[in-house]
Amino acid sequence: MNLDDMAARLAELGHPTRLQILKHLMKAGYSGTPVGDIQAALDVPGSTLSHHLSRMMKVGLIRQERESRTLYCFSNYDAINEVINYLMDECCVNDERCG
Amino acid sequence: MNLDDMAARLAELGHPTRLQILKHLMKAGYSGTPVGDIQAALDVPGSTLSHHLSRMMKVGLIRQERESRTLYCFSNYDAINEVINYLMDECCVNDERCG
DNA sequence: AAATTATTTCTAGAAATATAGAATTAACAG
DNA sequence: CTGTTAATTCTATATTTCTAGAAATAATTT
Repeated sequence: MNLDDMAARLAELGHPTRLQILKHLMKAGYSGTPVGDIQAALDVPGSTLSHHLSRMMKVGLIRQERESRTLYCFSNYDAINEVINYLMDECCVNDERCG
Repeated sequence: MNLDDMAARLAELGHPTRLQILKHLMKAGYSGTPVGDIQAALDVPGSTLSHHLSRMMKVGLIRQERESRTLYCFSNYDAINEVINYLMDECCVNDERCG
């Protein structure tokens, strides 16, 4: 995963509503959360929510699964771990002061 | 640290040039890097770089220390750890399926 | 087939961000 | 005080993103 893709993911995390969405889905874990429940929890217009979800989908931060009329959302733990690892790896590799 | 501040930090990380800056500073560790060296490494106009650095400063992602004419930049490890911890904590707390 | 529920796409205006040249400030050297 | 190096601020333009109402689609129920 390259720098541009990482930046894209971080940019999507960098919006209050989307960060709230992610936290909600992180807490929900593998049970997931219907779009409608997210909307109720965050009190945001459907069209706005849909816009944010679509952006998060595009960079792989979340995943969706339809079950009849209800669309369940899940946070993508792998994607989030990739971001975290990317931030931390190579820490201090060019620092002569560090062992 | 609240959600809006976290989102602000993540948004600053979510730009290719700024993410590159951060990676550069992460690698440099406690030795830091002069603004001019960053500019040379990333090949970006001074005014553009300055704009990005100022944004990163504002949310506490980096720190600067002047030494005569040279301005050294450092990544703020605490700030980055706060972001990482924020993303991970409360994971699955509402998931009945998880122990 | 009509109605209902769940969600998305379309649309458009407002706001924020990105970019980089030119002018400016800061710190020092001669 | 003039010149030089290091970096920022000013300015303007281009681009992207945000927001939410209205219209449309999807899946189901009656």
